[in-house]
Amino acid sequence: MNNTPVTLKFLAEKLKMSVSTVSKALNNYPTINEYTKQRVQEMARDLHFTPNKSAINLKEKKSHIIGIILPNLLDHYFTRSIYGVEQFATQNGYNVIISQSHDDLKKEIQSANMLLRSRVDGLIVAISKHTQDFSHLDQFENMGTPVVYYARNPSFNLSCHKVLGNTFQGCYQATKFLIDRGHKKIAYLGGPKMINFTHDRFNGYINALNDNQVPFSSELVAYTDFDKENTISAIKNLFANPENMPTALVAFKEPIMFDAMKYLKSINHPDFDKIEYVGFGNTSFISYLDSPPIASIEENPESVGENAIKLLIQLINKEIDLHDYQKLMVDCKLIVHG
Amino acid sequence: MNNTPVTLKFLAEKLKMSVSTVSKALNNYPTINEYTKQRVQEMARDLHFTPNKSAINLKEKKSHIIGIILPNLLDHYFTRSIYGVEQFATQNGYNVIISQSHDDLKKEIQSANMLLRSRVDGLIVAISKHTQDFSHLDQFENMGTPVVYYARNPSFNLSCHKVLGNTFQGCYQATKFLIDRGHKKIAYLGGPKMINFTHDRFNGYINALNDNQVPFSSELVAYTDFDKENTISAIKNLFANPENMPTALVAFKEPIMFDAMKYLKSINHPDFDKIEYVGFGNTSFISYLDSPPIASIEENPESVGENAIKLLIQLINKEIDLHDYQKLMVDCKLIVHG
DNA sequence: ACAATTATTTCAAACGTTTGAAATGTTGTT
DNA sequence: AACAACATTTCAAACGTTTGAAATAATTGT
Repeated sequence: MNNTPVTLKFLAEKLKMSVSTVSKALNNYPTINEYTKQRVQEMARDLHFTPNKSAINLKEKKSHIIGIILPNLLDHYFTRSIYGVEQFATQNGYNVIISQSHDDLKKEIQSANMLLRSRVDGLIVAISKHTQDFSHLDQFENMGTPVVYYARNPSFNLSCHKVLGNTFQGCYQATKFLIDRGHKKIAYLGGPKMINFTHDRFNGYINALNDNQVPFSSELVAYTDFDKENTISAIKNLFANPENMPTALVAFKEPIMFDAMKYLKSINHPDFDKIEYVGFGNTSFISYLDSPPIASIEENPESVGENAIKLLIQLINKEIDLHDYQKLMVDCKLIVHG
Repeated sequence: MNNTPVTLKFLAEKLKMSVSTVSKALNNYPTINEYTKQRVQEMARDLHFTPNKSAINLKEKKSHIIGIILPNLLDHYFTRSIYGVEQFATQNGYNVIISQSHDDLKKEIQSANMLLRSRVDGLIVAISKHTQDFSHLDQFENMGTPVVYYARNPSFNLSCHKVLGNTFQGCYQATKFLIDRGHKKIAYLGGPKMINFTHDRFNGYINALNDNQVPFSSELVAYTDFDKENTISAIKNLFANPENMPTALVAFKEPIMFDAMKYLKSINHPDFDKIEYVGFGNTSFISYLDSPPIASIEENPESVGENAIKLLIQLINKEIDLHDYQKLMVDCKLIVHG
């Protein structure tokens, strides 16, 4: 409809005043006459004036945009974490651009470069599985743009800000819970070995065993790369020795736990009903299962996201020095079902 | 580290040439000497020059950004749809800003305004449950920015571009499937009445009944607002009359179907095992249920997203006239389990 | 040696906004 | 009437880029 875009200049011409008066009127400068402000604001409303963010960003050298790079949006962990980020970001006048890497390093680099060009004021990133070189992310700090690593631990990157789930504590607590329920043979089904969390959780598991004088057996530990076949073969190994049958299982992630449960049920494992399961995730679906796990480890992703954005905004506001690297751990909570 | 930002001007000074030469060299203008181009590009690489998108946008009056407004990211329908959008958008040089409305009209308006300020080149929107007035979205078209409504039907808005799931066809197919399996008493559990799809699906249901000479009974239709209590009371109504017991059920959405199934099982409904269920969604979780539904209606959200972005880009490129309103329907697919 | 031609570079304005400094307008005081 | 004191508005530069027109440099033909 409207051909001439409504700019300050356009308003100024209509009102027969200078561009700067219009600008200052809209920004409520005290030096501008009240009546003038009224006229300007009214005209701006009537003509649907919308300030051009590109122009403002250029002038202010600030984009009011926070970038998020994460592996994908199908994982509820990440979408829940965004909830925490978005809420706090919006409250503080920031918009959020989300970019999925699909766990592909190339896409992560692409996303990083596009966010760099967009001059985001800060970046929150959950790195891809394959990120070992950080140069595409270091660019931000080199330009003075703060970066907070979250959800996934960039262990190859020593000096950086991190907000992570306290996965050690989560797994410790779950294992302890099972020990307290009398289990002596607790299996640990880990995720891919290349993910740090796999080891952190294993450490939680083994520390809980040690602290409570439960003997460790390597036969009770197996790993899967999340692939269903792979999970089943891991489970087969865990339940291979009749002398050393697990009575409980701690799983890296609920989906693989469900695969494990389904498999054990399908082969009519004699002790299926007696085995107690705990996994990371706290999926809402659990309530629909006929034999639900005894407990879940809630990772509080919203809180991880919220802590990440809070830290990032402090860094942007220079309340914390860019190189005073922070590390935050967000505790997990054991949810006992039923 | 770097205080002076690396701009074209900075490069130009370093290289002792004019800003325009540098700009043209980087953009590979044919009038620029090959050797000059080399020198410029090398210097740009060495100093990590990153063009400032705000400046470019301002100059070009194009943001290369597509905005998406949707209710939330916890619903897999939407995250799957984003997958389709993102892929095609990136291929065509567009970035995507996603904004959640949380089904709150106020937040939707906020999101719209922020995307308007960002001068997105196009908008894809799944409206909130409460959107009846479209002025916040009409602003885009008034500025010449195309809008594609998708996933949720803006039935109060007559002239607009739409890409929707063919929910009528999906429900028809599911009902027909159950009829073909011999069912005569098929219940329909609908969603909130204020959602259009509830009625479209009901129409699919009833048309399938009529086309196949299965008598309709209003006792076999109930609605829920997705709340668990509400779903249970709907189910109680459906199964209230012993003379008119459903033997199959078509549900608006799998989660409410699971609630229904859980309830029926919990009261030990005598025919629980015989009842056959079909719902919209095709959740991956189904495989973990002990008594899974017989089939699911796959809504192909990726395809809905892909069609939306394709249409939007055609509109942006003016291959389709802004006011030549398009309506696309993406068919559902019945997935029979087991 | 000097136009004519072609290759290459630079100028300058523009995009829409912000903002300190300068200019102008209005009162009040003497 | 002169002018200080304040209120209000305007000027002008800047942010980083693009781009057609103008300027300059290099090459060619005669």
